[in-house]
Amino acid sequence: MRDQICDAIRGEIIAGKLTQNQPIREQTFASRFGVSRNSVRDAFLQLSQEGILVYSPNRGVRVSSAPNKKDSDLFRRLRIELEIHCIERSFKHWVDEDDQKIKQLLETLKLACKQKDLKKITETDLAMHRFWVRKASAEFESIWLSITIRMMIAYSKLEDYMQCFKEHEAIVEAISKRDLFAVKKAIKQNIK
Amino acid sequence: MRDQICDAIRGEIIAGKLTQNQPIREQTFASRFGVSRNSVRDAFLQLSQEGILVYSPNRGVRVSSAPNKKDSDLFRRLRIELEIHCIERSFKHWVDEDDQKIKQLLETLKLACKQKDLKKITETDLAMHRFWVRKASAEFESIWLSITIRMMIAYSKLEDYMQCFKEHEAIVEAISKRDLFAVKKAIKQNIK
DNA sequence: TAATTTAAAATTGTCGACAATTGAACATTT
DNA sequence: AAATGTTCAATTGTCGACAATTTTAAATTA
Repeated sequence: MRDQICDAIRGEIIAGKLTQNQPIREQTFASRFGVSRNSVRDAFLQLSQEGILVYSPNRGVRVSSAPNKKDSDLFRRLRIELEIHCIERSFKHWVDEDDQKIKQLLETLKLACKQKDLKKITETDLAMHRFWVRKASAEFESIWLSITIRMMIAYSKLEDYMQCFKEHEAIVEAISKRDLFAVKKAIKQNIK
Repeated sequence: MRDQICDAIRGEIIAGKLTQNQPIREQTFASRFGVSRNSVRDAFLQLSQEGILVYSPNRGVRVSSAPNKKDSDLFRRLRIELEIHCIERSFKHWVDEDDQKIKQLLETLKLACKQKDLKKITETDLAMHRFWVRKASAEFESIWLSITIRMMIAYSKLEDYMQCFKEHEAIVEAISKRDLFAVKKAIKQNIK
């Protein structure tokens, strides 16, 4: 339940439905999901630990503000390092099923890009990266998510949708060949 | 309240009172702190998001296991990059009071090292690094803490206590001179 | 009118109670 | 004896209620 609420809120923030610094009320989401405030509180707490919400005692949470240029650059470097580490680490346990799964996600992304469905693009984009991070270890997932989600708070409108697809295609191809050098190159091109 | 419980649990884990993979019960801590299970739940949730506890649905939390060698190396690189970024960033807003505060912490560390009080050493060590990270921005604090706390789960017994003090002395001196190059060098020497 | 104080409404914080789930000990069947 | 099913205790999950705090609006004072 908590994770469902978290995913929903994350989605709304990335989709721009909840704007920066806007306060978010517990009761609002409790009513929307038909659960008690307690469950929503748990979700808020998790999301503020994640960094996408900012928590003030007795005053609730608000949507975090997007990082400035310098901080974004740091996040980018950390994220690249994390993802490359995760992919390298997961190669050992990578099985055919994983290749299939990732290609399936790539197809979904392709479709979303063709349809210029920004919400679906960002969702699938996130899901792909999340897949190989989680594959490596759940330990890294929360750190990776903290960093990545912050970079997406003000997700710049993509100009060229198919470019996004091609970048991911390159990553998936490199992974399927178990070519770590190519993976590094493709990841660096994609994450910016 | 939640933060107090979090600090207490972190302390116990770093001090080795709570061992790896050991399950932790909500009621235990609720009774100890004289609060309801709900508050303890909040703390557990925060700590598992932080990575020091691992959460399984309907099964509660257990102490996370220490990272392996390769993961530790990654954490080390990330942490160095983060701390250097934070110190550089905070130089702009650094005031005399901060210098004083940090020197005070250094004195506490010195005393703890002399007394070979491992608990106090780790506490003060953490507090110092936390100081300049938080000084830069609360945004980074949670990510930094996630990484750092994991590295401390199995805090290797220090052989040479005074070495620890000297390393921090070098960092503080570099900071007081606003010498970023020296800061980098000192940080790299300290974080391993 | 502007500043301050007071009252109220809205919101978060904490609690105890009970439902749902899990794990373990025991009983039953093959 | 091994595998399966069943009960029961322990634990987590969710809820509604009320206390504490903050925000907003109104009333008072200068």
